[in-house]
Amino acid sequence: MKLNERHLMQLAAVLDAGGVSEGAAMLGLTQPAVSRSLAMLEARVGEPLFLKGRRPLQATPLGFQLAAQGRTIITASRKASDAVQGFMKGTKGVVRVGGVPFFMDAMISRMIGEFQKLEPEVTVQQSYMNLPEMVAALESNQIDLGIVPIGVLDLGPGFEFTEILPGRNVVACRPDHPLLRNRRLRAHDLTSFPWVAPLPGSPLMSDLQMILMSIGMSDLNIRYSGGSLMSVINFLAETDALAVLPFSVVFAQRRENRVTVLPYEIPQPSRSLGILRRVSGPRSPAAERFAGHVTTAFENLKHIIKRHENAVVWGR
Amino acid sequence: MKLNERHLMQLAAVLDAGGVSEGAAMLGLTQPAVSRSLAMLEARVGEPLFLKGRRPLQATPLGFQLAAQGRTIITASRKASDAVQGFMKGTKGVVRVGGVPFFMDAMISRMIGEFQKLEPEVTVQQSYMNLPEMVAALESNQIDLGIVPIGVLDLGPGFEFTEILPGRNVVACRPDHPLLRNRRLRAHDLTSFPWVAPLPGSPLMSDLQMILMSIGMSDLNIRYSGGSLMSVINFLAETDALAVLPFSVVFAQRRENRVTVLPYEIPQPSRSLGILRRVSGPRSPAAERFAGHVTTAFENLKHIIKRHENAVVWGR
DNA sequence: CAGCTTCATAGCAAAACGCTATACAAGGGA
DNA sequence: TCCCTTGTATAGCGTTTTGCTATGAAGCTG
Repeated sequence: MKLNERHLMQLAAVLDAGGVSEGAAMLGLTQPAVSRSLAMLEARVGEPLFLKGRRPLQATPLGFQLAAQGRTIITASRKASDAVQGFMKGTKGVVRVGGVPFFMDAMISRMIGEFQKLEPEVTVQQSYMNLPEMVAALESNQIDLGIVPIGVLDLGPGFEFTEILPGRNVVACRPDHPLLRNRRLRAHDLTSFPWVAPLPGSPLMSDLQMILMSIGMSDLNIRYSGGSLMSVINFLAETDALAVLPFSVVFAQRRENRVTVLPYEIPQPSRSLGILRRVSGPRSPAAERFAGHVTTAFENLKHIIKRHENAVVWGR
Repeated sequence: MKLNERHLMQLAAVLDAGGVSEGAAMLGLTQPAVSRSLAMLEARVGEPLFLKGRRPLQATPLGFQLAAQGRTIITASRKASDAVQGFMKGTKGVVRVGGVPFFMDAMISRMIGEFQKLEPEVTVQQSYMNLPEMVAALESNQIDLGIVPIGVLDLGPGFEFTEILPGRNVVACRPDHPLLRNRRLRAHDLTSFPWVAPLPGSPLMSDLQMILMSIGMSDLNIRYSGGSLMSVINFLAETDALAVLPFSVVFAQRRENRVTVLPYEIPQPSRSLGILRRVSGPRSPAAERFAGHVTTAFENLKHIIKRHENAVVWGR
């Protein structure tokens, strides 16, 4: 007993509107069309759906039951239309963001929060990944965009990269670290403290290598590794350990006052933080909108970050 | 942006089944038909619903969203079909029963309970009414059947009456009523006690008149009226008042031992309790089934009731 | 790269759907 | 009671949709 969904919808409309003509109008149809649909539905069901010979057209209990289903079909159909509308306007749907762990935790998660206030009907699915997996995830369409630091040279074909922040690493430590008392830091000052290693596979890992080399540390004095940003900060706050972090990450923690920056210039990677997207493939307007939000947010933040570094770290 | 509900269902089926061919089979269609529907839906939406060039056919987020709506449409459609099936088998739907208050409270409500155990998916809507309103309610199709005592002559055209119990009234009182100590009751014994009047409009009301006349009581010594069965029984149990009740009603209360029957023969009305239905009009199988249940229940109960009266009331 | 599987397209027939015009039936008022 | 208004059903017709079979194209797999 397969019923025609269209007929069920028309039944619901008729009962809700209180008449065939009204129901037809509600659906943008003419009265005869709906009348016939009802007759066909009734024939299919084999039971009367209306009490015959009654002017304000009264339905039988079965008629009401079927109308209830018709109503949910109408609702579902409307929701589907709304989903498409919302999708195209970018006000509905899902944005799947992958990103490097520290930066996602420090900056992007806050921006996702801001974005939610603007677009409450957009769901954001965050995931953590580094460049290789990110490329794979983008290609297999598992994420809409990635937040990652890359060098311009690394950009493969079919991908588009929007810079949001120049990469700038610093050495982070707790605010009452003994080294902060030194007027002028030398490379060998830094070698006598333990270091925190970032998550394996992270771009910070290679940065760290480079820095340790530049300060003449042959082998790593790694005392802690594998922690997420919150873990690393907790660790730093409790010990005299040092860590290589993007300055923006330290900047994002400025209010908590648990980590600060050692005024010591280190070699900088030739990478920029940015948004990685596929050129082709289906583009979600919600994702575009999110990317726009992140971009402008950093546009506004860029010079504040710069000023903060100059003032707080270098005392300029 | 009105989408075709059928297309949404097919999309859902395809995603759930994991392929166009499988989804088509699930709906009893061929693969090309579904393939075209998907193409049409995609064209209508204007956004890709699938990632092109991927063999295990992966959907975009928007595709998933629309499929979710398609799923609810499929479910609703299935529910509608089930409702029809259940309606025809009498295992689903609504039975609207109207009946005279005392009898509904004493007997029918219990049977509705039994019936629910047999047909848990049938909803019973009970309402209280006497003959005139019952006829109107049946004619305007507000109830499916009525439980009422009527004389054969009272049966109007277009109605059908199924007797379930011969009408038999008794005088009820509490078990330790002083009159029960009398060996042989006379009419004037009954006149010295107050009487309970049934609900106005009830057939019992005229029965009461008849009885009072037969025992030579010119004016009514009514001390209580208007209560439902539970109220009347509570009242009887607390006082020495007498009441005219159908024997079956007292019978139904035998376990509670709060009312009993005065062994005094009173004039009997020429009415029978039964089920009143319309001959024409839509008949709900669930209602038929319920009527059948009530009928057979009383068929089984009839002789028990008779035996009980003989044994307990008349000591035979 | 060959073969298998899976999806897309073509072409056609039947059914469904929509419309306008019109007939019919139920209530309401004179 | 009769007629008029209002609302529903039917007729007839053209267009669109939906289904099918046959066949082509594109990924995946060994």
